[in-house]
Amino acid sequence: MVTSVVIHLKQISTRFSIAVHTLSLIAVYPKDCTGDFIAGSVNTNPVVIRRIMGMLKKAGLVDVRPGVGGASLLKDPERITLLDVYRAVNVTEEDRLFRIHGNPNIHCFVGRNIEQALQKELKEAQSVMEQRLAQTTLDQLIGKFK
Amino acid sequence: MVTSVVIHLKQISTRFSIAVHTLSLIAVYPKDCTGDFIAGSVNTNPVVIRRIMGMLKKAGLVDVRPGVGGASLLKDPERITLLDVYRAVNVTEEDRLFRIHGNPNIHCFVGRNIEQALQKELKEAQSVMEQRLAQTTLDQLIGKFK
DNA sequence: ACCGATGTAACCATTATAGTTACACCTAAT
DNA sequence: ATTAGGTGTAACTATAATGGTTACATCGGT
Repeated sequence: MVTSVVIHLKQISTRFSIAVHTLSLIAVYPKDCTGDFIAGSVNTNPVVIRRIMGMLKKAGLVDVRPGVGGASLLKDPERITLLDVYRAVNVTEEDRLFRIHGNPNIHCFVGRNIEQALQKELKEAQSVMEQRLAQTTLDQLIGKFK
Repeated sequence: MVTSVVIHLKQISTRFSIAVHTLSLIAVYPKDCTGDFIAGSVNTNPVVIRRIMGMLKKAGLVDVRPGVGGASLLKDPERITLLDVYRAVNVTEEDRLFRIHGNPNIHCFVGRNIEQALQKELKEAQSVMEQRLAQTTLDQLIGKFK
């Protein structure tokens, strides 16, 4: 009997793309960016934006004016990379993209060796991905808008 | 008031590392690899292994002998890459590692452009990561075991 | 026919996500 | 000083993926 249940991997959260959208908005419309304005462009709830703004603030990317509202960039768009944004909103355990199963059987030749050997490869794969993100700045991204 | 709630990104499933572990076992111990044996080395429930074996089978990487049990590789360890394994077990929507928020406001200059511009960058980042995985074979990985 | 193995359904606890309401607080403008 | 609009954050929700588990049908060599 064949039934097929498609398993979907949990992908990298939309927090990342929403954060990039948010920073692009602030760069393009430096005067108007309240949470509600951003939420209107992203098309989501303002609280979702405020949460992400909190992360961007903590990462030193934006400044949010308390009370009156509105946000501004703390770095030039030429100096903000996609990696900066990715790191700001993707708080992973020890910054690891890949999980590795714990407690393999150390009495087994493979179980005893797999973790360290695989860890090294996966870190490299993660690293090249992040370095590619680091090559694109907010400025370059906005430059592609039509 | 400052409270800090750490948000952990859902990382790439341990299915991947368990699959690599499983294939390594079959390569090293071609005679003994029943689901229970593998589960004993991975240190998990046999059903978890059987599920992953099903994915590896569907990907054409292994053959499982029905009835009597035991698994064997369908390709040489020198010709199985980490990318093959990754693709076999990580069934993501359209193979996309990154999610992008849907339905941005197309009446906004940024909302109208962000998806396409960002998509291109993220695909490239995913691609370099996958190409790095493709550079490591099962054989090379096992060669690092001590 | 038996025995050990596989295939898979079904269920569960845990956790991340993303949306939502609610409300305290802050600042400028009146 | 009061008000209006915006921010910060807690709390709750529905949805979904994960990984473990039990149960059971089926397969195939001995």
